[in-house]
Amino acid sequence: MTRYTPSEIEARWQAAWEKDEIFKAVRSADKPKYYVLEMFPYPSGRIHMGHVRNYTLGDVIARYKLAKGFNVLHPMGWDSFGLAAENAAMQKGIHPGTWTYQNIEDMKNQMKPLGFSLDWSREIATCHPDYYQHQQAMFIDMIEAGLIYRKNAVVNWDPVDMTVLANEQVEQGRGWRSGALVERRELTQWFFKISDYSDELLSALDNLENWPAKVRLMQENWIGKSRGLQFAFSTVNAPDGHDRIEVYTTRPDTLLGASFVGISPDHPIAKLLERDSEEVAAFVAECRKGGTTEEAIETGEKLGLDTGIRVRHPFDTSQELPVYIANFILMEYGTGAIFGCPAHDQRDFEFATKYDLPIISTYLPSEESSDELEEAYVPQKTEKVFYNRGFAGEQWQTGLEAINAAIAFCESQGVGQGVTKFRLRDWGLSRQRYWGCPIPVVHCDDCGVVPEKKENLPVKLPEDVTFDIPGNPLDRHMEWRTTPCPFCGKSALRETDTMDTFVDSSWYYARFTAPHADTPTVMDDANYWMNVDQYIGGVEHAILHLLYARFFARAMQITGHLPESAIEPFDALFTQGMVTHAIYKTEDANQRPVYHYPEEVDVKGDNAFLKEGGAQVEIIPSAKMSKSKNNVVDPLSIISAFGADTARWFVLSDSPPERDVEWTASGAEAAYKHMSRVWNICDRIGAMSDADAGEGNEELLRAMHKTTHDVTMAIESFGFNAAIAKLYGFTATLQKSKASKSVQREAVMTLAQLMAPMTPHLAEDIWANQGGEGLIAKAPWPVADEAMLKDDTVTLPIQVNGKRRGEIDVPADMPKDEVEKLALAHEAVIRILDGGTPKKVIVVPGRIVNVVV
RNA sequence: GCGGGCGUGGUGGAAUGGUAGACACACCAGACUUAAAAUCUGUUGGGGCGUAGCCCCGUGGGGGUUCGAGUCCCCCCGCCCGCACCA
Repeated sequence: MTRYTPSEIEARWQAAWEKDEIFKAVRSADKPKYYVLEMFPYPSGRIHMGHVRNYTLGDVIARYKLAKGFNVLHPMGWDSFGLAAENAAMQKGIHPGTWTYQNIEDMKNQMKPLGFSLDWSREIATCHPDYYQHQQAMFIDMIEAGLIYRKNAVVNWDPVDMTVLANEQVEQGRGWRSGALVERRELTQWFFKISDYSDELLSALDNLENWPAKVRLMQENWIGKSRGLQFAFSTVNAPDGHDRIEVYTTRPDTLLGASFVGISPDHPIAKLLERDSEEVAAFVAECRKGGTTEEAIETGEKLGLDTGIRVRHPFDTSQELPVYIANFILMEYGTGAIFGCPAHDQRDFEFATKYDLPIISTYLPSEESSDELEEAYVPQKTEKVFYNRGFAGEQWQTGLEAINAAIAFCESQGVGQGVTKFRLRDWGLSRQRYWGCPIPVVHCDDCGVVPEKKENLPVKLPEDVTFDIPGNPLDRHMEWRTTPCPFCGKSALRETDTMDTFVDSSWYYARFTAPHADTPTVMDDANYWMNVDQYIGGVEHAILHLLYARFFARAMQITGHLPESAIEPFDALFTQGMVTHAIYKTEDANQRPVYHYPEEVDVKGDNAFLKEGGAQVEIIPSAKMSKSKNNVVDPLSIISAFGADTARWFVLSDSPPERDVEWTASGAEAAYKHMSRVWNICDRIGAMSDADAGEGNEELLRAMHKTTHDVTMAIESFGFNAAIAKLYGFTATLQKSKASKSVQREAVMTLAQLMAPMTPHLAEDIWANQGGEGLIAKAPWPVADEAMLKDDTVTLPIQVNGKRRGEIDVPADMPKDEVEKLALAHEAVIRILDGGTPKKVIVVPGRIVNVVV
């Protein structure tokens, strides 16, 4: 007997793969290509179980496709610009670049033992000038193509540190370091014109059939196409130049329920009043407190201030409505002004209640309903309702019908027009930070804001910066900032904003097709390798990253960096769940919670105890692995204890990949035991005699073909947990088999092939031990023999009124009427019928029989 | 607040609208062992009865569609993700 020793096996096969360069992707005309990509990691310094899961999922696909005869591209890189590097610089005094490159090296060393089939020759890091110089070149192309512009936009401003804060750095409306109340402040910033592509990005979603429906729906809602009415209220007593207030509404059918007009604190009228009125100025200042997130705005207390301005209702000019400045109205959406209809909008209802404004219903559930409302009446737009204050269309109609009728009526009366609007805003890419891709433009007193010359790229980040003062060190670096104007040559100043890291990750998939080229992409390579056939990552990227990447691919096509065929860069998308773990908690003397690492705890059934001291530990149900709760499991310790194959097998085995998986020590041990079991089977077969004819050869071969079929289907549909369940079953069958040596040998080699995408090292070893030719990684995927899959008889459950009452075995090809006769002759059916006749008998061939009594 | 998702035994989960609980963990029992570990075998959703068997209940709660619902539709509850400067 030999022992399963993963550390020895895994190192050996990884060396063999590397020596043969079998994962190096080379363009080839004689094989179909397959590009599998996992979302590249941020180099935090430590890989975690989420990475292990993500890259294992991708690796299963990559290895499976390789075995299926595809020319596979499976690259890896680093999303290596970002805030965390600057935080490290501030906390530890390390340069962001030093910190980042060290982390990349560390993480690469941690990933290598997992045995992923990656082509490391294509490795890229977005923080390296080799990468970002091409991003700068494309930025210049995109300025020329009219895809980029500048405008004012709000940022989180920390008035104590005098710096811009990321949303993440705002905690409960306060700066994370200074603790000061954050304000919203306007800055001139760079924008991509993504909103020009709203309709295109929306309609193209229909063709992304291999994306999860939920992601497409989220993107659809994010883009937010709406049809509504844009019209103007005429003002009674507004400042000069503001005799109209333009509003946009998606519910023009509720116009007769209008009881106020609300404008954004950033609306031109509000800005005008702010100058002359202390009260307005104070209120607007109050509105600007807090962060910029939509969440903060929508969940915060709704505040309003009556401006004293009145407007006339367009249908009844004698009716005047008050104009409020309201803190929940965004200047970015619509016209920055709304009319409030408290009867049919909960937010407006609360506002009206608070400021004692009338609540006027326009439609009701029925003609008899009272129009004294306790809360806003907001039925589905598809529901028919009774319009008690309608002005267009039928009295009884759906919201959708009423909206269309209202738009048509208003247009005919010259009150505004129907317009289509999108919720999607332009993509602000400016960041007032050091550790990002410099925006390659120059501010010249004479020429204005002009792009850098391409031959002067890259605009490299200066190395000599410090982080002892809050704010962007580029602002203070006059030597770096001072540069000749690319137009007139006079001394000018560089832009100090850097790009949003979403820009970096919006085109890396394209760069992987020609990672060392001296242009951003190479058309021949992009034509060959694009699109990504399978993209895999977390659902948290469902909207922003994926939408930006879709836009960027279009922008790259327009500027000649990608072919037309690649404007939707990801053919198929898979969104995986998180890796979770139970949390172990005790309390200290002051009853504050203390969290313990899994390795500090002994779990015995439902109870857990500290290894040190033996105190009982409270077990809190599984949650996302997080440093603050100490419920993290280090992949490296798992690999050193059980090997990479066990870690890979376990993260695949216990949950469907799209759902969260709970890491349990016992589950990992079970996976390890299975590896050993397969190893032992292989050992046993090796020791068998060739002479023995064996028993049950046919059964084992049938099971082998059935398993081959089931596992193949499961892998094709991302049912890796189901594939593993089948492999467990087949392993048990093989273990008990008394078949001949040659048949068992065939079975164990097939088992190894089916396991190879998941546990590649063990599979290689079995393959080699049993005399397989070459590397299993390059062996063609086994094909199930259809003839071995068909059973002669099937067992049909018999239901009476939908409840299972028995079963019958029938030939697989028995006609329906004969199955029906047999079912009616079943004793349980006879008993329940009790001499009566069935109303109906439903026979689903090969599935079920249901007798309706 | 808005958008999206999820909810099935003690646990993770399986189930093209067609036998709910595959597979695994845990527990329990047995074999082997001086003993333990390891390994192997078996039982295990809950309840009931006249216990080779049969019946009832059961997929977060309530309602609906269907011959048939964990699966589809509506309402409610709970949890998770995203909300444009975390990546």
